[in-house]
Amino acid sequence: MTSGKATITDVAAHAGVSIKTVSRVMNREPNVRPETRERVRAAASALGYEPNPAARGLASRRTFSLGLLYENPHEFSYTQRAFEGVFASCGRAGYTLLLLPCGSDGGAGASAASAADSALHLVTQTRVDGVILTAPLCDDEPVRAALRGRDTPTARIAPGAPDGLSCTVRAGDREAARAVTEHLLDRGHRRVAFVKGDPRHGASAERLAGYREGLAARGVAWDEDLVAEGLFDFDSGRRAAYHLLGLPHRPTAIFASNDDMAAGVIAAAHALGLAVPTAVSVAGFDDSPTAERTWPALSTVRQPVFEMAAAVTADLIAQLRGRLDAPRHRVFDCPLVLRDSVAPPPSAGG
Amino acid sequence: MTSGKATITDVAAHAGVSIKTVSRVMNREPNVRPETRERVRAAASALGYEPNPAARGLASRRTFSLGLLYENPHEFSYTQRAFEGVFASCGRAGYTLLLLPCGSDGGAGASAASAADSALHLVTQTRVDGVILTAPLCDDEPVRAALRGRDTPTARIAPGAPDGLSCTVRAGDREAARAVTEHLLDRGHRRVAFVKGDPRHGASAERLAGYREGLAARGVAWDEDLVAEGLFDFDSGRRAAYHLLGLPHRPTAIFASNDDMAAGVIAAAHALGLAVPTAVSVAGFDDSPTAERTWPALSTVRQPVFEMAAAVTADLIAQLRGRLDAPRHRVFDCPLVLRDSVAPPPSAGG
DNA sequence: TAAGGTGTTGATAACGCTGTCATTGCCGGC
DNA sequence: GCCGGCAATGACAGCGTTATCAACACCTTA
Repeated sequence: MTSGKATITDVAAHAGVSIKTVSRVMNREPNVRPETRERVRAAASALGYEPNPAARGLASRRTFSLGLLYENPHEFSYTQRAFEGVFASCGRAGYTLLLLPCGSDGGAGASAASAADSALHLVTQTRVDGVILTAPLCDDEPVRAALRGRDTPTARIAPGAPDGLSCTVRAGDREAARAVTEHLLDRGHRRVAFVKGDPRHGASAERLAGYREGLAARGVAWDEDLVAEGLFDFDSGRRAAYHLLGLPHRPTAIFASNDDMAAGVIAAAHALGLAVPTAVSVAGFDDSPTAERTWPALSTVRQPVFEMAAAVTADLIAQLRGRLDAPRHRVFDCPLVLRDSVAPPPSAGG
Repeated sequence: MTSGKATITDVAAHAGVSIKTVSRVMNREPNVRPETRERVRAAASALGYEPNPAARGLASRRTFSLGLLYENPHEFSYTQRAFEGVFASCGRAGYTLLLLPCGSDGGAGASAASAADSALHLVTQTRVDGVILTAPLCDDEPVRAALRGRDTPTARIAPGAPDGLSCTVRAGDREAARAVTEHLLDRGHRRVAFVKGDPRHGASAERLAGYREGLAARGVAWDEDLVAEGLFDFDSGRRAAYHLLGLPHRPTAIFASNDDMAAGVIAAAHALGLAVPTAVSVAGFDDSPTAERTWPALSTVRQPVFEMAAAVTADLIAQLRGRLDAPRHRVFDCPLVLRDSVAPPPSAGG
């Protein structure tokens, strides 16, 4: 264990082979006699040899690292759960991960730079082998153009639409939103409001569509007044709820299309003196940690974000290794998670 | 803008200088005639030249990247706020950031590997120039030994104790905890309970000490029965609250030493039918997003995590550049943030 | 005028690995 | 016994930078 300044040459000398053979062993290439392989392994570990990634990168024109672009999110936990999933797959495959915050809200590092500049920086400055894009960046045309221009393989988490080039993963947003809506309807609600998500996210439209489908399936008429704008953050949820609950004939249930907005809805209801769920029922989407911290705990839908991120990252790596002919598009089911924020509507009517 | 395959040799030829001169210009070294410098700059941008980081790393034995180790946190937002701060400083200095989740809870990538192994991996496999350690990893002896063994400069966020080697940053936990305690006492409470944090975090002991100081300052006797164990997560806060609120002579206020546990306390109070803050007051610590999502919104203490992380990262980079003689130790003040979870105790007594 | 800086530039050798291609040894088939 | 073919190995040339040191021009100063 001579602490890590040994080079491949030292190992080769120690094992009595050429450096090329050491290289073969270190890279698990075929056509090395098991006995030789073992001798090299022993020499390497005796000397505490660690391949130098810079030299490797220079010679092989690869970096064995991926980049992940994200926007400073309102709903922190979604992004971080995605990180963990991406890390898991990177770790398994021996890849390293570079994170790059970027985007409009300017809270973070890349402040002034546009998202596209950040993407370009990631590719040129650090030469990652591939890039993972989270929503809504995965639908940002300048970003994608920058990446295409450098022929950087890309994976996209929760994109608006697949593109035939990049691996994608998304949740079954429409089906899940429909299930939530039907659940609310089946508990007896007839005036079920909906709070939309950030329009830049492809998922927002899908969830809205699911809501419509749910209404239709139960024969409840669509009422445009019961649909409020939102941006996936707590404040927009609260604002939407103040609006909806101030309506002359107010809804008895509000389906906010993510948990953070649902938390805002609950806060607004409390502030207005409306008990949840006895006066108003509330449902969310994501099953984020927030869902357990509200009072009452949120009925919501579980997005398996970790698994989704891990899967699409594994796909990207497979693609980098040439083991994937066509891009893969995965869709994950989102089961209902029933907690305490939904009850039948007040019998006496609004 | 010939898309990025130009090398330093191309630029040199185009500008009519040697590659060394191009290197000087790209690295902002002195002793280049302004006119030459300008000519090189023009050639570089005409060719769309981007230095190859692998070649740079190989020749200079530096990577211009830092590593950040963290444990999969209960309180997601603290970690992510820290990320953002670290990114901000890295971006400014032209450094790249590698994140590496590790640790006990096994949710993430490094699963089986110990934290020390992860640290070693970070240093040997990717050859980062420096490492940032978040609590509680920054007090993990195996991790630190691994890093010392490789002479990797280190920065520590919220360590138990400074060590004279690494730059550190921490919050004024003791003073802030004392201020919260005094605030509760000044509102008339006499039975103020405390929920401890994860003992592996240095901050936990400090906050407890601040609580004791606050009691002493107001002449209230220390009562061991009013101190409950916790681990900084929602569940442990809830458990602690069930215990404390089940006491024969129960507290009228509970100070949980972070927001996530405070959210658990509120949930427990609700479940027990005790209104917050009229029956029990609750205070937290951190001012995380959770603090605004509970009902009622939490009175807490603001930790400027972003600024703290950015500052210590800048210090680490200064150290890497040899611009820092002795390690710097920063302490940040944490102002009280008063919301709606604290009120005077019920007048009729417990 | 010669000697001694000082600022500017370039030639060339690393840096530690991988890729390419040549070489060797051994096998089976005719 | 000779040859083609394949497995196993090695020699060597890069990969695109930075570092070292030498070279040169020019300006002071004695």
